[in-house]
Amino acid sequence: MKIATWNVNSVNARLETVLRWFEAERPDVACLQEIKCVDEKFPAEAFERLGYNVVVHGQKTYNGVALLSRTPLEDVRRGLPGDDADEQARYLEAVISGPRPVRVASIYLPNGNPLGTDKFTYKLAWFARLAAHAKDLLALEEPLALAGDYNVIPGPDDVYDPAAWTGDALFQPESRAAYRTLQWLGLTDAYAAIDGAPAGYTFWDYQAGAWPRNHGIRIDHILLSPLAADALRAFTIHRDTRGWEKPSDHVPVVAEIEL
DNA sequence: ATGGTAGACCTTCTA
Repeated sequence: MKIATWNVNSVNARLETVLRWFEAERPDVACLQEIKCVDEKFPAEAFERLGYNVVVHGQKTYNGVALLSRTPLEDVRRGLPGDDADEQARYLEAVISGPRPVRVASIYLPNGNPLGTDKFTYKLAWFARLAAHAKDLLALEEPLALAGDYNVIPGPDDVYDPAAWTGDALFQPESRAAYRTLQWLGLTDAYAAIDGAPAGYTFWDYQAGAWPRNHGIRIDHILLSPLAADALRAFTIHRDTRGWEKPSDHVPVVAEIEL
C-alpha cells in the first residue's frame, strides 16, 4: 500500500499538476495539505473519477487538509483534539478500510514564523496537542501513519545551509525537540528507510531561485507506529514534480507498506 | 543587498 503526502498549495490552482501525478503514481492513500478551499469547493469529482474516496476538512483562503483513498474511509476525525477554540483546519484522520485497516492522518502543522509572536506559541501548543493525541493513538496498537507538512527541519543535514535558517521557526531547537518527542513516543520517521541517500529535500521556496540552486529543506514527513514501521518497504521523495509546470513548492512523499 | 514568488482575494496575509 502506497501512502502519499503532498502540500499542494491550493488544490484548485494545482489540479492539473496534482492529477498528472496521481495518474502516474496511483497512490492507495493520499494526504493533501494547504488545499486553500472550503469543503464545497474541493474538486472531489476529479479524484472520484480516478477511483478515490474523498474526505475534506477545508477552510477558506488558508490551510485545509484532505484524505483520498481507494477504499472507503471510516471513523473520520476532523480537527486535532485538545482545543475547541482552534478554528484552523490542519488535521484530518480516518481509518483506511480493508482486510488490514490502517489509520492515517493528514497533518498541516503551523509554520510558526515570525519568532516572538503568538504564531510561534501556537505552533508549539499545536505540537503538544499532536503529541498528546499521538500517544492516545499509539495505545490502540494499530498500523498508523501520521503524514504531512510538519514545518520542521529535523536536523542540519535536512537543509542546504543550516546557518541561513537559525532564526526561522522551522529550525528552532523547540520545534526540533517537539518533533523528536513524537519519535520518543514510539513513532518512526519513514525517511530513515532511505539507504545511503543524500539529503532528501521536500520543499524549495518559489523565491530567490531556490529550486535551480537546490536550496531545499526536508519538512514533509511520514511517521509510523511500530506495526506500520515493521511493514515499511520503501520511501520515496518525488522531487521531479518541483520542475513541472505550475509546481507546488512542496513535492510528494510516499511510504510503501506491506501489511 | 534583508531582495525574491505564489495563491487567495480585495489590500494584505500567509508561506
